[in-house]
Parts: sequence; structure tokens; C-alpha cells
Amino acid sequence: MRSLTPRQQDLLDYLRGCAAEEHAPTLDTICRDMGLRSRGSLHKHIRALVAAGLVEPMGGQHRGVRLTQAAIPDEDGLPLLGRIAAGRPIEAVTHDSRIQVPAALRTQGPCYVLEVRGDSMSDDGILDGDWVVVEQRDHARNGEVVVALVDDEEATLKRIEQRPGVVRLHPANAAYAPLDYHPGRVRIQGVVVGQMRRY
Amino acid sequence: MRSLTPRQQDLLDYLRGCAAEEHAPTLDTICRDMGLRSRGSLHKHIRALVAAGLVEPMGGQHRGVRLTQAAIPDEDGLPLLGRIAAGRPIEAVTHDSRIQVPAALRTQGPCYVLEVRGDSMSDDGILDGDWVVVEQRDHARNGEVVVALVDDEEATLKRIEQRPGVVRLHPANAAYAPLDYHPGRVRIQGVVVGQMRRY
DNA sequence: CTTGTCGGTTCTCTCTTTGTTCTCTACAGT
DNA sequence: ACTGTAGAGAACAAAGAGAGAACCGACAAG
Repeated sequence: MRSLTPRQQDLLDYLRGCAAEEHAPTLDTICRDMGLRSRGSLHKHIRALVAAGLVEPMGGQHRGVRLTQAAIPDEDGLPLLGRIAAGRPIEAVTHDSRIQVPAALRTQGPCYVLEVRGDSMSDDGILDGDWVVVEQRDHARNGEVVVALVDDEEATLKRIEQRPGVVRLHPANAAYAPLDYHPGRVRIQGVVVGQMRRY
Repeated sequence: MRSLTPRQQDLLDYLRGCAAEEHAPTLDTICRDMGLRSRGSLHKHIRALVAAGLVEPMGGQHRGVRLTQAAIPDEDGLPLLGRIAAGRPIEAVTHDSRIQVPAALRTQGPCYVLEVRGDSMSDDGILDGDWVVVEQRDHARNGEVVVALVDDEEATLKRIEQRPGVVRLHPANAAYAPLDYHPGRVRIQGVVVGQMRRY
């Protein structure tokens, strides 16, 4: 993942400063505060932040410039967002919690950590209780292990296989069968880039 | 790998000093700080560092001079001693190398890291290429995964079961059978306390 | 319902900064 | 003299950054 340019970093810092405000700022406001005259130029930067997964894509809505979970500065370690299991949505951890992750186990991009529940990926060496480091992005290559949201309801950890017209999610456990879905029903929320276990 | 020329070493030292900065420096900045007048000359040195695997190749991007993982000195990390596989002694890594390990994955005691070779523990979620964090000690409780030295020759990663008069080493792979030894033949070198994997 | 405004989106055009590749020169040590 | 290291400077290509115009959807006023 590509790191931010200085100007994009400026914008991100500015947006972080705005996080406390009641409304997200409009593009014109940001332009004024950042000394820009053209919304177009600013929007280009925003698009870069969206691509970096730091800002929620705002499909035309007003005052939609919102930071992603992952954009919250990682003082030390990555946010532990919750638990993930087959067949259930991510169960958020109650208190905001962070976990130290070695640089080798994460990417440059925005990452977070989930605790794995269940044994649906056990043949791939991801066991109950393991932590997985997830890079937040909305696309994946075939064969990658992804956090996939089906019908905006069930978040699962599965190996993905994308073919024209069908998305197949493979659990890595002989006891479970792969499931086929229409591509429109599956939203990729992130890709597993690392894994840790404590004994 | 060819060793660095003095000037290349200067550059590397300078870049390490920059690592804490928010943005990577531009070539012009480096030139100024290193007393050079020509970006071209500097770029030649950078290319040498890229060839040495110490700097990420930056395909035309601005501020792209970034150090590779290998070039960032991990003062605080655990030593990566080598690879371990069933049936062979630990194969030492050539150059002294350290790896960052989160506190949650290690114990208070002396620890080191081994890279796993082979699939003899795959049913326990320890796969080929994984790193295991090992606490150095000479005893273990039954059921722990240990680095065991048999006959002072073969170091293996196995789950241990100690009974009066016999030590049984269980691989976690249906393809291999557990092996029984006389307690005198088996020396425990450490116990696995953590595991990490990069995708 | 129509209309106008606001705010997000996309586009093209521009200029500067910065990385990259050349060639040429200098110098030290076999 | 030959080779490897070092540097200068020119020339080029591409990224970064901004300006401004045009477009379009949402929403509120008339």
C-alpha cells in the first residue's frame, strides 16, 4: 500500500481535528481552512484517502466526509475491534482496546485485529482464539482469506474465490462445505494479512 | 550480497536517522543534508541500496525513499535463531536477525523465535513458514508444544506427553505417528508460547 | 410541481516538484 | 592504463498540487 503524500497527510490531520465537531465539514469549509480555492483539487485528495481506506466513501451525500475506524491514530498497536465467527456478525468488544502487532505482520495500509471464534478455518491454521490482522479494503485476490459480509448481515472469515457471476467462500474445515453467492450479496471488508496465537 | 561502499553506508545511516520523520525525504533534501549537488549522483547510491535489498524500490513516486524491513534495526525484538523442522537439527540463519514480537505473545522468561519448516504440526495450526516464539527452559508440562532434542541430534517441534519411564512426542498431523523415547534421550530446549504468521 | 441553491463529483488544463537516466569528469588503488 | 567509487550537471518523464468549469442529486422555498 502506498503511503500518503504530504498534502494528503495535512488533510487527514485536519479531518482528525474535525472529528470532535458535531457535523462533518463541507468541502467548501475544508477548502477555506486549508487555503484552497478549488473543491475539485480537494476532492482529489479525499479520493486518495478513501482509496487508502482512511475515509468512508460518501456516495454523493452531504457532509459525508467521515473517518474510518482505522483512521483513528494508532498511538501504539492496532485496534482490536471484536470477535469474528462464521455465521454471526462481528461482535464488538465492549471497551476500546488495542493490541501490539509487529510490523512484519501488518501492511502499510489501515489494519485492525479480530479475535477468531469457531473452527471454520482450522485447516488453514487459524484456530479458535487466534488473532487475525486484517487490512481494511474492499477487494481481494482469489485465494486470500477475507472478512466477508453476506447480505449486510453475517460477517465471516473465509477463503475467497471470485468467478464471473459467482463468489465462492471456502471454509477451511472438511466439516463445512463451500458456499456460493451472487457477487452483489457479498461485501469484502478486509483481507487477512497476519495471524497470532498465544499459548 | 556485496557489501556497501563507504558512501552508501553514509546514506543508509542518514536514512535510518530519517526513519522517525513523518514523510520520507525528497532527493533534494538528502542531497542538501549530505552535501551533494547532484540528484543524479545520489540516485546512483540509492539504486545500490535498492539492489542490496535495503531500500524499497520507488517506482517514480515522490518521497518514496523508504527503508526495507530488513534495514530497520529492531533493537527491541527477539532473536530469530533459525528454522526448525521435524527430523533435523535447527538450521541457523546466516546473519544475526531479530524480529519484533508483541508482549502478549511472549513470556517474562528468555525467549527466541524459530521459523517452522514442514507440516508436522499442521493440525495444531502451526504451518510451514510460521514463526514460533519459544521460551527457553528445560522442562514442560504435558500437552505443551516443545522444542525437543532427541539424542542430542534431532531438534523437533512436538506436543509432549511425559509418563513414568517414557516420553511420547506427538506430531499434530495424522500422517505421522507419535514416537516414544526413553526420558534420557530427550532434552527439552524450550516451550512454544506464541506463534505468528504473515500472509 | 417547479425552481434555485448547496454541496459533492468529474473533468481538463496548468505549473512545479521530484525521480530517473544520461554523459562527462575526477581520483584513488591495484 | 585499468577499474571501481564519487560527483556534477543536463535533459526527460511523471507525480503532486491546484484552478476552474461543468454536471448532477438532494433539499428547501416559492
